[in-house]
Amino acid sequence: MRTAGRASLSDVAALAGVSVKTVSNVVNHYEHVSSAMRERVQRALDELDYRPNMSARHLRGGRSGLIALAVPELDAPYFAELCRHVVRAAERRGWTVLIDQTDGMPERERLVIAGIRAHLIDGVIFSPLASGAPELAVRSDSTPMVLLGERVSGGPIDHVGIDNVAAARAAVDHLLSLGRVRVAAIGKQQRRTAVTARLRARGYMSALRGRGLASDAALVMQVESYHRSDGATAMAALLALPKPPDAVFCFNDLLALGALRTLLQAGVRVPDDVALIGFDDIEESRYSTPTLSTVRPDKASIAETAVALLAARLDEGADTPPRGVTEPFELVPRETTGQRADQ
Amino acid sequence: MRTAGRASLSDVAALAGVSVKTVSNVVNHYEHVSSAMRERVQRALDELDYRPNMSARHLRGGRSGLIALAVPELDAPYFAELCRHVVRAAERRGWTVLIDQTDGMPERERLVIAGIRAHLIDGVIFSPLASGAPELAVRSDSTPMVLLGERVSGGPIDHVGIDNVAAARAAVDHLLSLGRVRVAAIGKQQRRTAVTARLRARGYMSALRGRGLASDAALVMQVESYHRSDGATAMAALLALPKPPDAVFCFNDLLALGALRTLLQAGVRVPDDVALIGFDDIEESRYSTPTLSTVRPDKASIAETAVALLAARLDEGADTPPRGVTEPFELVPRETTGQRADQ
DNA sequence: TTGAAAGCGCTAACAC
DNA sequence: GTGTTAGCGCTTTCAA
Repeated sequence: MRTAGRASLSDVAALAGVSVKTVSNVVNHYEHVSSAMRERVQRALDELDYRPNMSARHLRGGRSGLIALAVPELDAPYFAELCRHVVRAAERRGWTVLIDQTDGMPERERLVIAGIRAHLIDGVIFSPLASGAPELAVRSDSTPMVLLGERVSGGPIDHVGIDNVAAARAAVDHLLSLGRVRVAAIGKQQRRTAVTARLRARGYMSALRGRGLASDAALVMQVESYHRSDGATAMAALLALPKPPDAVFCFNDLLALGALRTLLQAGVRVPDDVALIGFDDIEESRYSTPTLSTVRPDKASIAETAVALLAARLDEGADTPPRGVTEPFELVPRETTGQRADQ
Repeated sequence: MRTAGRASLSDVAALAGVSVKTVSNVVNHYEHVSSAMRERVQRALDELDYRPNMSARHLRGGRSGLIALAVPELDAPYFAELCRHVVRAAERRGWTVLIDQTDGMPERERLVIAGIRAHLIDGVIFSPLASGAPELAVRSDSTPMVLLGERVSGGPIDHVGIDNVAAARAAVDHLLSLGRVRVAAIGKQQRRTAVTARLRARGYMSALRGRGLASDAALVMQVESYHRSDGATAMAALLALPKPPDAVFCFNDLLALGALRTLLQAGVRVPDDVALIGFDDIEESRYSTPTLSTVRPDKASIAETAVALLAARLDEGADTPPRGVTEPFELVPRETTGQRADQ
C-alpha cells in the first residue's frame, strides 16, 4: 500500500479515469450516480485509502465539524464527567470536541469570549468562572456560543443550566428535615462573577427562612475555589467556632469531600454529630465513607442540550432570540445525612 | 464594528491599500517590513478585527495545529488529570487538543489506529486498552502517534510510560515491609491486550519472591475494568475467603478506593487489619479516610514528553527509529499503610 | 449522469 | 521592501 491517507480527490479521479466531480459525488453519496460508476470509483477510493481533507472541506464549505468546550478545569470531576457527555453528544451530531482549559483565569476566558478559535470551530460551549454579563455583552465574535450556567442578560447567547436556588433550597431543607438547627454553608464567593455561588447561597437562606430559622453569618464560609482543600480548610474553621454547626451544606461535592476529611480526622461523627450534603453528584461521592448525600444535576441532559442548542443556532443564525433551558435536578440522600440503603 | 472575524487578508489589504502579501507579512511577523507599513497594516487589521483562517493555513501549510488525545475515559481521574497536563503541554507548543473517547472499545480504538482524523490532526497521543501489538503493527496511517503505556514492538511508534514492574514491586514491597504476609492483588485482567495489568502482576509476584513468600492464586483478583465498583466487588470476594489477606495491592487508585469502601463498610480496620495501596496518585487519594497510599507516576512529565515526542516526530518524519521514554515514579505512603503525617 | 472551472483564504516562490 | 501569482483539496455552479 502507498503512503496512506495522502491521496486527494484528483489522485482518485486519475486512477479511476473519471473527473474529480464524479469522485466527489461518490464520496458525498450524491444520488444520481450510476451504480457501475459508483463501484469503479469506490475501488479507486479503497485502493488509495482516500480520506477527505477536512481543512479543504471547511475552507470551501464554512463548517469545520469542530466545537470547543471551554471549562475551568478538566480534572475537576464535575467537568470531567460533563466533558465525557459533551464528547458523546457532539459525536452523535458528527462533531469533534476540542478543549480549552481556562483555569478560571480572566485573561483566558477573555480569549474564549473574543473568539480566539474563530475560523476553526463551528461553536463553543463555555462554562465561565471569571466572566459575567459585562464581559459577555461586549462580545463581538459571531461564533455561536452556549453558556453553561446562569443566563446572561443582554447578549444573544443561549444557555443551559439548572435552578440553583431551588436545588440549594432542597439540599438545605433536607438537612433541616433531620432536625438540624445550626446549618452551615461552605462555598460563598466574593467575586462579582460568582453567580452560581450567589444563587446557591440564596437557596440556603431561603430554606432557613422557610423553617423560621435565623441565619448566622459566622456559619457561612467563603472559599477561594471549589477544591477539596478549600472544603477541608473551611470545615476546620467551622469546627473551631464556639458553637460549631450540626450540619453543613457544601456548594459542590469536592468541597464536601474535603470537609468530610476534616470532620473524620477530627473525630467528629458523620452524620451523628454533623450531617453533610454536597452538590453535583460526582462518582466519587458514592464511594466515600460515609457516602455523600448530594444534589444531582442531569449532566447527560445538560451536555445534550448544550450541543443541541449549538446545532440549532448554527442552523438559524443569530436572528432568533436567545434560548435558555433549565434542566432538572434530583436530591440524592446518602449516608452523610443518615440514609441507610446504598445508592 | 462590522461582523467580526469575517475579514480575509484581501479585505485587510484593500482597506490598507497594500497587497495581500504585505498583510500576510505583518500577520506573520516577517522581519523585512518597514515600520510605517507595519503600523498602517496593523490599523487595518484591528479595524476589521482580522483572524487568520486556520483551515486555509492548514490547507496551504500542511499543519493544522491540532492534536488528538485518544483515551478510554475522560472521567476516570487518572485520564482527566493527564488530559489537563496534555492540554497545557500542547498549548505551550501552539497546539490545540481534541478529544477522542474510546471507552476501551476495540472498534473505536481501531478507528484511532486507522487514522480516522487523518488530514485534521498533526498527531495523536493514544492510550490503548483493547489494542495490542498486532492491531498497531498493521497501522497504515502515517499520522505521527505517541503511545501512552507499554512499548509495541514492530511499528515505528514512539511511546512514553513508566517501569510498571518496578513500580508494582515497590508498592508490594512496601506492604511486605510492614510485616504483612498475605498480600492480595486486585486488577488482573484476562484480555490479551492488558499489558499493563500483566506487568503490574509480574511486579507483585517479584516482590513476594524477593521476600521468599509463596504466591497464592486465590489472592489475585481479576476485574472487568478499573473502576471503583470493580474494586469494591473484588474486595468483598477477598473478605469472603477462609483466610482473607492482611494487605492488598490494587492496580489503580480507583480499584483501591472501591476496595476501601468495602473494607470500611465491613468493619475491617485499615490499615490495622488490612493495609492497602493503590496506583496513580489521583487527587482523591489524598482525601479519603484513611488517605490512600499509592504509587505516583509523574503525569506532568508523561504529558510533556508525549507532546515533545510528537513534535520531534513531526520535524523528523518517519525515518528516525521509534523512541521510548520511561518516566520516573514515586512511592507515596499514606494512612492506608500506616503513615501518620499528611501528604 | 458526468465534466470543467472557479474560488474558499492562505503562504511561498518569484518578480519588481 | 513590496506586489503578483500559483496552488493546497474541496464543493459548487454551469455546461455538455
